Amino acid sequence: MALEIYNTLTRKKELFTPLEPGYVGMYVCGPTVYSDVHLGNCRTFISFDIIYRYLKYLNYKVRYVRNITDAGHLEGDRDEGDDKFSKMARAQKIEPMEIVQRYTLGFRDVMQLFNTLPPSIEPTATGHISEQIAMTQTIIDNGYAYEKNGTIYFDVEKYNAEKPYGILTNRKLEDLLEGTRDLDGQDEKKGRLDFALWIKAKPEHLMQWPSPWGMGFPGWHIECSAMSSKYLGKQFDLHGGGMDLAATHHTNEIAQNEACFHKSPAQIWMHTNMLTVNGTRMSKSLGNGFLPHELFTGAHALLDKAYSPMTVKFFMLQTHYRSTLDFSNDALQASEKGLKRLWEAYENLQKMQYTLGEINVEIEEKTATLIHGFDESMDDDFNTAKVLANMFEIVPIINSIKDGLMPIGSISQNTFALLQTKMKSYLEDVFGLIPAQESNNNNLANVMELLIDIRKEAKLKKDFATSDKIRNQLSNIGIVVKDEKDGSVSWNIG
RNA sequence: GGUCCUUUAGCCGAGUGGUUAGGCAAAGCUCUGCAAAAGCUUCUACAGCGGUUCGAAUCCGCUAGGGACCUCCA
Repeated sequence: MALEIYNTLTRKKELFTPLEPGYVGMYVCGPTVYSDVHLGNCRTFISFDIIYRYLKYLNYKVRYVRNITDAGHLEGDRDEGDDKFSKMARAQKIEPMEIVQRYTLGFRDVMQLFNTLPPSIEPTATGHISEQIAMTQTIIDNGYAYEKNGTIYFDVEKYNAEKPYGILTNRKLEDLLEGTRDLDGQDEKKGRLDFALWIKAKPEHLMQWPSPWGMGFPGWHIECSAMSSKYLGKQFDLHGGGMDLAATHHTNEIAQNEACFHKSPAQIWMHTNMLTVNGTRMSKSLGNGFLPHELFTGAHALLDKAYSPMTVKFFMLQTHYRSTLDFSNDALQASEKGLKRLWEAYENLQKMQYTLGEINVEIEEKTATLIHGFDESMDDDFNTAKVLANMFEIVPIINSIKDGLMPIGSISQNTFALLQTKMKSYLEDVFGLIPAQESNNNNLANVMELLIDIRKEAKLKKDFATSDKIRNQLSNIGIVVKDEKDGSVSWNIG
């Protein structure tokens, strides 16, 4: 089987064939750094991180570009709108770039907590002003944009006469025109759907740059066109982002690229679905967002307790990226327990030594099929949920071997070796899961060894009062002691 | 109003027309000094109505919920 990816453009799964064999160019619309990223934002970037990792796992050489939007795009479509960064800066009396810096670093910290890989290139809008101006100029030269009082608008109706503007989300121009609401400050534009490529700045705007049309700043959509074409070429393989970007931002990106280069930028458009809370989309404007740190500390009205970044990531992996995912305390709780069970089995698996035995054909075949299902599921539009389901079916096999209920030789040496390597590849390399915070403190390990030793002596003397006291009190402070079937004692935090 | 998506057991959620997805919770049993963990077993659902088909959760139509986009938002 080969990788198939759902393409928003064609509304079906397509066989993935890179433009250059062996190489993949992938662009993902990154965050706007004027406030903290919330969990919904994180979901998208975590999803694309898994996709990036899986492409690497398939031995593609991937250039992954994810931008940082740090130059003001307008609030709403109002020409009078304020640059978001300038607005914030005035309120807090600090430089716009201070805000950008703070939230950029915050974003990277959060992404690191989720153990996502940094993109190959993380370009900023403010770092590519000249590219955006050049692209705007070409679009004007090609006749698809016009100037009005220092602002450049893209002429959607003219473009649509030649190419279908609403192609990405399957909409007709007439329908789009009908749906447009009346907003203030529309008079400058020729068409109601026209959007700004470059916006004239007022003197008080803090972020503005010189251009052939006077001082101004770029429209929101042009940055992604400029940066994707610069780093990935006029045509590349994958373009991704949240589903909310498809109708406007990505639609405009396609129009800009077509108007500039006469080419549609990406072969495949991928869109991740929204994270919801009580069935409603988590969004900045609704103010129902969870911030990552609220989750990690449990400081949120809807949460009973804190959840680790890996629990949250695992929770996301149990759903397909194109499905909405509803966020709730119960669901997180279930994920936390599930991940713990899976991870313990995984760690035990890695410690096992194989010895030959009589192969149980049924178990052998089942195990092999489940392992091969990992790749098959991921090849089917990155079905991480199915991979995890397969893993959970393998867990009882691993645990039975560990507890001596089944000889390790019940499965063949090849299958066992494959199991060890595939579980590692998937859990650590593709999913990027890392063990729960392990204590680096040697003292703790030494103290635990001592306590376990004392407890063992107590048990030998049938002094269960003492042995239970040790176990119970450790449990109270969050350390779980387990008597294993082979007589050994294990412990872990949480 | 327009364009779409969605509705799966107590909860969360996969799902290629014909075979028990999976997780969590719950119940029973086994193991254990007692626990915990683990193993085994049980709980077999697809909004409603109609149609296509030998056969539909899966395809088609209608109805009813829910949601997204059409305005900044991953």
